[in-house]
Amino acid sequence: MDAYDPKQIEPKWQKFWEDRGFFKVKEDPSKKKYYLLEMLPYPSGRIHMGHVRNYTIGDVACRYRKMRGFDVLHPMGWDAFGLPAENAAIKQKTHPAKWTHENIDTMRAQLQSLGFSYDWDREVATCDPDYYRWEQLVFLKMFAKGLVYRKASAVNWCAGCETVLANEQVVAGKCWRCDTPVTQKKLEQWYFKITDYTEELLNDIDDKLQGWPERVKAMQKEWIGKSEGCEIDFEVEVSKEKIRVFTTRPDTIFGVTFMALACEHPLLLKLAEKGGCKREIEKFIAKTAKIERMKRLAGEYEKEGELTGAYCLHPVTKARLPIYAANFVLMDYGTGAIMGVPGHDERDFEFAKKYNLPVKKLEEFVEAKGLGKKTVTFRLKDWLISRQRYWGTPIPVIYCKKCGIVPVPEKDLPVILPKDVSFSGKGGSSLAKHKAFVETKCPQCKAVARRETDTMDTFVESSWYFLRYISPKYNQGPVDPKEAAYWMPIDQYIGGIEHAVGHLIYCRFFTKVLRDLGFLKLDEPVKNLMTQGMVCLGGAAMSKSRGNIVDPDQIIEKYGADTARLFILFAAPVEKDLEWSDEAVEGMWRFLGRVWKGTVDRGPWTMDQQKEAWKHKTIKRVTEDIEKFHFNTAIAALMEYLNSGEMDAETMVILLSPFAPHMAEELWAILGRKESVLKQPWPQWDPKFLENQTMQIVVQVNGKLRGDFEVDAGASEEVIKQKAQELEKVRAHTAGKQIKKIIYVPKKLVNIVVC
RNA sequence: GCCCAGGUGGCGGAAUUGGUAUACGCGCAGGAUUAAGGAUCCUGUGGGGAAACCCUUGCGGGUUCGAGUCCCGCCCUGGGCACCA
Repeated sequence: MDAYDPKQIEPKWQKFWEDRGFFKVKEDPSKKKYYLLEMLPYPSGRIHMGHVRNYTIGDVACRYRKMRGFDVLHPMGWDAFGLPAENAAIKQKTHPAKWTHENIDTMRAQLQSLGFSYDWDREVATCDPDYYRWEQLVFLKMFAKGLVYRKASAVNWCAGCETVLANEQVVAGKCWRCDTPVTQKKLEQWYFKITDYTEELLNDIDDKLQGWPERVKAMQKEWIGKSEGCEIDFEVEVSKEKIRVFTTRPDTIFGVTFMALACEHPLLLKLAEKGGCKREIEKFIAKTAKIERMKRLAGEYEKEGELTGAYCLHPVTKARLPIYAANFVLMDYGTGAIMGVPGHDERDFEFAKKYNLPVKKLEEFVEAKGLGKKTVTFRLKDWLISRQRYWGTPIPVIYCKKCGIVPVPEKDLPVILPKDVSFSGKGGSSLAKHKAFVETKCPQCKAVARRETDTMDTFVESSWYFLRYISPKYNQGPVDPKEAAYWMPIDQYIGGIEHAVGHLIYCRFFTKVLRDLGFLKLDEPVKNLMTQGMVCLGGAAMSKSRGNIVDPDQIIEKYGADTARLFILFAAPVEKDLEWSDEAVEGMWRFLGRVWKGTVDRGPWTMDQQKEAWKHKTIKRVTEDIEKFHFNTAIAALMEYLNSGEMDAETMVILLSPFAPHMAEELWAILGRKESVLKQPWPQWDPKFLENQTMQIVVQVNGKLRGDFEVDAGASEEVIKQKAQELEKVRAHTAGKQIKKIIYVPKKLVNIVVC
């Protein structure tokens, strides 16, 4: 027989699956539906090992579910808008669309060469007008419902990308894409009112996300950052104006010795003027805005304040409290003003005691006296979605001098992103310089008007793409409601942990919005979530900039897709980081070679008790491990099966097929089977073969291992205890000692306790 | 600072309703094959010891006949949040 040659067999079976439409999926009410989804890639150029890992995990789950008789929807698409396409356009003098589509073609071919089981008829690219027109429609519906608004405020600005960023895109004070330190800029921008959904987003974490990792749920709760407290008014001396502070500890009110305001606080300058310290405060504001911002974001930061010269009165004691401007008080959290309680717990506690006020009652006391009221503050802020970039979904809005902000009428959708733009690199969005796009008529008064030239954050596209796969050609809305009712929710979602608070909150938000807009009848999009670890080399995540990349194509070229898939599953548990090892890849190659040889060269074959026992034990282990995503131990079980010398080739090939599908198909054919191995039902194990005729009993003396013996499965406790004591080594340790007691763990162990 | 996850051979990792620690793979050593190398196959492989045995799951206590697993106290690593009032 020929040696194992993946180069020959892999393309052959990929074509076989393709020609027969094996992965095309339709609604099939005779089966149970299973929506399996992996996070879609950004078409950056080539597939990297992180993709291979993510999609191999998904592919095993898909093939397994199909063999278990599920109707599996397993689609793939492209998160195709984004800044790298524009940067490439500038650098390589090409067009973002061309660059993107070429990358998609390359990466699609790479995914196909790995044998992944996608229904390519449902492929979606988010830069396609047929895709983003529905996003624009959703935008308009959200606008009509008040879920989209425009607001001027200090926003995160990345000078490298020349655009604003959402809070979720600022990581440790730096831009998530290019690492440029983020600065603040005052701009008028578009926002999605995600804060309308804060309570629901928070409550559903515990109520409806039982299939999510605790880690992700904890991260989302922290991100939403609910904190309950009290708002209390402090009267300003002389002017009778009131300053409202937020505190989570109203019980510390008697410890207040000063008040501090954020530099952006609207009353600050007025107070400073009154206090005669206007110049000092202005200087302080300028200093804080300029230098401190950078330090603040970097985490190195010194607490500083400046007296306004003004005073406020303690609401209970009427004591005079100095008002400061302070650089650590944030305008966008609470009320932008705090009450200073330097002594915090102990002193406050004593103070309260002195005035005979029970600590627990202070909150009620504050409320009853009308000094303040209970409030809830969240960390989560509205989602800033406008981007000053060309390669994104145009925001469907027109500015008219007379009518103001006018939404584009639905019948005029899509607002198409023009292709004929020039890319200079600097000086703002290319779209804003496109006259024919910018100049338009007001849909209401027909006067000359200007189109919005900002585009949407690319995270908007990925917030609902999973719905488009369901009915990719549907032309009455983003998703066919009937099909959505059948396929949603996503039964299993697989992707990187880095999306825990960005994408995975946004897509939950969008689902709720689409529900409230009448597109869906669903509260949560994802039933079960699996987050896989990173692929590392030399202890650090593989990345182009670090130069520690292993190219998947090289591995496929040298060993084939099956070896690559097997290695990436075997090397580490799926949720942990994986360290790349060329030697371990060799090990997988050897394993597959031995499976090949063992199957192809197998001699006359008859099952016996021993072989049945191995077979059923292996089916059980592999099945249970796949269900739990314990692919590394599932593969180990297959290795042990091979090593046992009791391997039944048919069973081996079927169990191996989700992991190494090409080899499995080839071997299945060599074994003389006509149908594809994918059409085989997943085997069941029969417990009756798992029961051994004999059992091994381990013997301990005082908890230390002293021997073992084989005994008939039906042996009685007395016989076993007797046999245990007769073992030579056991006698050596019990001789001359008194046996206190003998513990028997059925079918496993005897422990003889002596003095 | 607060919260979460983890710490097991030379390495990746198995095993937790408490019951044979180190499965499986890599690496290493010896052997077979080969003119030789590579590839492949076989055997061995936690540490100490001639052996009997003893020691070993980050460290220190505890519970138990028996602890990688449970309890208490520490140390370290990774991740998340953070001048959030």
